[in-house]
Amino acid sequence: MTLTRYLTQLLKGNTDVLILSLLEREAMYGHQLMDELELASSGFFKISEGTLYPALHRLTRNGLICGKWAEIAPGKERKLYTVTPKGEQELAACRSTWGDFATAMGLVAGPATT
Amino acid sequence: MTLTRYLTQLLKGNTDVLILSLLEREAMYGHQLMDELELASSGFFKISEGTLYPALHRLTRNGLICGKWAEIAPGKERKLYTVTPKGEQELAACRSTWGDFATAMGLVAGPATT
DNA sequence: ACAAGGTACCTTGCAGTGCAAAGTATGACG
DNA sequence: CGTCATACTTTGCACTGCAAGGTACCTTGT
Repeated sequence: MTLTRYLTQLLKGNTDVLILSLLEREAMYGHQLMDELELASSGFFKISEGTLYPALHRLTRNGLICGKWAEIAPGKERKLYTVTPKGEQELAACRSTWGDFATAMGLVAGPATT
Repeated sequence: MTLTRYLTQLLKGNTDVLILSLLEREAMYGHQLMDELELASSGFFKISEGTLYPALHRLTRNGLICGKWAEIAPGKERKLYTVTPKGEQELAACRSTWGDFATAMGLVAGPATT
């Protein structure tokens, strides 16, 4: 179906924003992010590992997040990611852009003009 | 800046929806679409030829639109595109998907205002 | 102790898309 | 005739999501 493709394309670029938004609430590790994203979106967003990990590395490379190994429980090591100040700025800018974009989409594609 | 990149990524996939929406209102040719899109979005959307024409060909190949040469004025030949029934269905489905997507985005990344 | 399964992290190769840039053709204007 | 704007097309690159494959560790059952 072409619809799944549309959804895939919609997700492009927004993956970073979604990850940043979740990490802004609380530091998390990889798999936890996958679960929380699905939870927070009422099951709408389901990203795979092949999407998540490259995204985390990309965000790290760009200095928007920071990952550090931590012992979250005795004998349990997880790579916890946190948002950097630069990441917060970027997120704020993206939120603004998203708003403008959604508005413009509404203008052009939104109402079935009668 | 990374913001322009975000915008580019946001546009991905939505190009088709925007084109379909405009053609639903009225049959148009290539450059006209570029101008009308910018107009309808209050100057927000500005797509280039390298984006538009491949998109038109893609939509044609998928049977969502149909392009025919027509003489819009004496000695002026333009390739006019119209939306097919299949295109209308697709557009309706995409509008619905877009709504769900925007809602989910609001759930995860939305509550900035507090 | 050993096998089996789940969790967690990482990487590779492919497919789809926007865009800059270059190419071709035609009409308008001085 | 030369120059410019309009209109259509194509190529090559950059970026991203994802399926699939790989490694390591811990837990559970026998």
